[in-house]
Amino acid sequence: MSQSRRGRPRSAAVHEAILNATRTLLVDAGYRGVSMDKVAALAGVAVQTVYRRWPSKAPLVVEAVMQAYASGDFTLPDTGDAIADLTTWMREYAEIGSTAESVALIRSLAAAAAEDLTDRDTLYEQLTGRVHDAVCHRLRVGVSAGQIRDDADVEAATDALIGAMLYRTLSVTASAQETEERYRGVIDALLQGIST
Amino acid sequence: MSQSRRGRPRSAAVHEAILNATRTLLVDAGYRGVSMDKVAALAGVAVQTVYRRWPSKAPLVVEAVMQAYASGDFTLPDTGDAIADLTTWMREYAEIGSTAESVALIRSLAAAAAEDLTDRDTLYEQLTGRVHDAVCHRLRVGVSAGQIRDDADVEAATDALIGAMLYRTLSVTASAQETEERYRGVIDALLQGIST
Amino acid sequence: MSQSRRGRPRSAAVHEAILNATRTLLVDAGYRGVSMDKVAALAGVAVQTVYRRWPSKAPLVVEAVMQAYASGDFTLPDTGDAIADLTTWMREYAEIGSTAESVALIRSLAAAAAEDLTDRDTLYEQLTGRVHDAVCHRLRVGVSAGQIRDDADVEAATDALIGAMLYRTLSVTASAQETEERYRGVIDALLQGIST
Amino acid sequence: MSQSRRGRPRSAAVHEAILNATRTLLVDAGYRGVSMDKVAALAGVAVQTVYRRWPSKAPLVVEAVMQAYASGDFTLPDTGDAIADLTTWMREYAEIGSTAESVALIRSLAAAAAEDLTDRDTLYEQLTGRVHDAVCHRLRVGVSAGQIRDDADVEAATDALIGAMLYRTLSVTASAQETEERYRGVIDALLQGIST
DNA sequence: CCCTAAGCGAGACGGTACGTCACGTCTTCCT
DNA sequence: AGGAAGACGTGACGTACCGTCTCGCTTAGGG
Repeated sequence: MSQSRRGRPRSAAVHEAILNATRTLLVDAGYRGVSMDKVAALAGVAVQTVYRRWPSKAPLVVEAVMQAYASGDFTLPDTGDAIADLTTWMREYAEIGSTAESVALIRSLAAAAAEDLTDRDTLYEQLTGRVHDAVCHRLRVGVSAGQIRDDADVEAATDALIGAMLYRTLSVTASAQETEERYRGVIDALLQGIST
Repeated sequence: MSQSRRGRPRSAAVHEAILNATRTLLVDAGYRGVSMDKVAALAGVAVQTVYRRWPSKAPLVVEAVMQAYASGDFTLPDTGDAIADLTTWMREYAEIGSTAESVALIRSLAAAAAEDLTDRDTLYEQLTGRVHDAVCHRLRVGVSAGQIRDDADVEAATDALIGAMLYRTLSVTASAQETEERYRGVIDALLQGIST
Repeated sequence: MSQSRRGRPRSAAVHEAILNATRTLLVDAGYRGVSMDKVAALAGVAVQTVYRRWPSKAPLVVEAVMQAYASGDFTLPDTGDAIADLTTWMREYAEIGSTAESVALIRSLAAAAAEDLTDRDTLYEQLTGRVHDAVCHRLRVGVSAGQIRDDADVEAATDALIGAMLYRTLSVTASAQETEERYRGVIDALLQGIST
Repeated sequence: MSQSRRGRPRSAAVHEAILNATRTLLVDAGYRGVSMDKVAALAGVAVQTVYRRWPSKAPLVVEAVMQAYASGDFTLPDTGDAIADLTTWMREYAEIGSTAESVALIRSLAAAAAEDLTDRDTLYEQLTGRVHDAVCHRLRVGVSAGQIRDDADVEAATDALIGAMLYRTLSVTASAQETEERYRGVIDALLQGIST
């Protein structure tokens, strides 16, 4: 089946060590503070070994961060109450996004994506896009359940939700509580509307 | 009155040349592709001359991009109709954000902000924060005019509006028309609410 | 009697392929241009297979070059006429040393020897020293035959002969004819003396 | 006169430090043991500073060694007695060539020359060729003085003299005394001839 | 006829050096 | 003083090579 199984196989331990080292450096020194040399040194690995697996810094960072969060399942909860589920989801994210570590990692993803279009697309495909689809899906279920208006622009609403979270994460440093309140406000505004 | 005006005054032409060179490089090669050496060379200027005016790359890029758009006035139009004004503002942004050049510049700002916390704060202070305030202000005027609900979380709504725009700009490459439609959808959802 | 001859025997074809590849690379790219990886690749062989037979680059190069010339017998001709025999021998060398290929190979040996003392000693033992001994021997036979002065410093004369050839080969690029004439001049000078 | 004297001038101290460091490394570790990184580190200088002045290792080594010896004057002594002068010159070289340091440096030159044709030519032009010319010149003066046969092939004799020295230096490790004796033998053989 | 030792291709791996690029500081001369 | 030019220390980049290693497969001789 596996057509080419020749040569010494790549060490899984090395893979982990590199990703761990990358995350450590990201949290400690930010995206700028990560260099292939430092990653290799911290992982106890030769530089070439890093390059053998990742062509450059950005994809390495993307994979390192993704691995930390991506259980692979971005599905939102579905208790039957769309509003409650959205709130739950956002609160969870607010919690995650309130630790300095997580914020550093997420900002690193943004940095990697902003530098290179290819990396951006990879990231969208593997992370952002999936979250987008998951939120859209939950909203559409809400439409079927009669909780969300059937003439609502679900895609646009999703953009507003994810966008607000992205904007807050990248732009300001806030406490978990502030963040959670703001997210609740976003959900309220979006559900009930702000016009008279 | 000018406290010390001795020696040769700084050349305004040099200032412009540097900012222009920076923008050219940003559009052509992205944030990564800009280096102080290249900027100086393209502007026909010595490296030191660049450093005499900007401490590092990020502030230079920020100023170069800001200068291209910011007339310094981020005030939203006020025709008395808050909804129409928001729509107008977003459509304008959609137009700006649909040219490849502009997208490149905006992504450069995001890159600068994501890489370094100091740069992020500078950027927020000079650009993002002002836009945020302008949108908030227009919404509050709308509240006074009875067009926006007085129990609406204006800050949260602003986050949703700006966030959606940021998210779209950074995540996907879309036509001006698509972008405008999506923005209209965001405004509709936010104004009328999506819950039944 | 072979103490242990178990296991798969080493392939003679592989041996030849490696030496051939080494010579090709030497001629094409010089000593610097030879790398164990390239040799292996060109020979269609695994790197490890090269290292199984030669501990490092220098001995490999030495053997590759030696194999091309050394029939293993460095004996000078002995027709009874020492002077004629020396001339014959030098002319032969001049011919060999006038092809670009051969010069490249000889210069490679010099490079290997000059870089590392161990390699130099190996080389002297296997090649230079043998040639030296062969020339000395022929001269001593000439002494016995009454053609060479019996108070001559045979070792010194040998140094002069071999040295002149080495010096010319390493220092200048010359035609076969020029080289042969010069060598003839060296023999003449050394035999008859240059003092009045 | 000096058409371009702009910019910060290159530091002479840096130049010396680099050449000194190169010589130290050559003596301690041989040509192979010299690397641009080590040279820079030992000289207390940035790697780039070394590359700014020398394109690669070989020319740097050539200049470093040349500087140690080349007073620029390779003229042989001229006391009126050609034979005595040649002997004096060779004895001086034998002394120089008997210290481990000098041998290491000379072997480094050979290594540099053997690796690259361009470097070889540079070296010949600046060092070997000059010595050759000086020896030839002294011999020709000897011809005029009636001490050297006027039908002698002066060029060939020079090749034999220099060649013998080169050969001995590169091939064997010997004491100063041995070396001097051998050189004396070379001169004797060449002057008086070895044929009966 | 299997068993065991070695050869062999393939390629991962830790190191070291390479030569280049970028950053931000500095020194020099010229205006 | 401003400005052009360019040297300089620092450090990251991505590549090449060295010599070792770990795989799976092949090729022999020995039980």
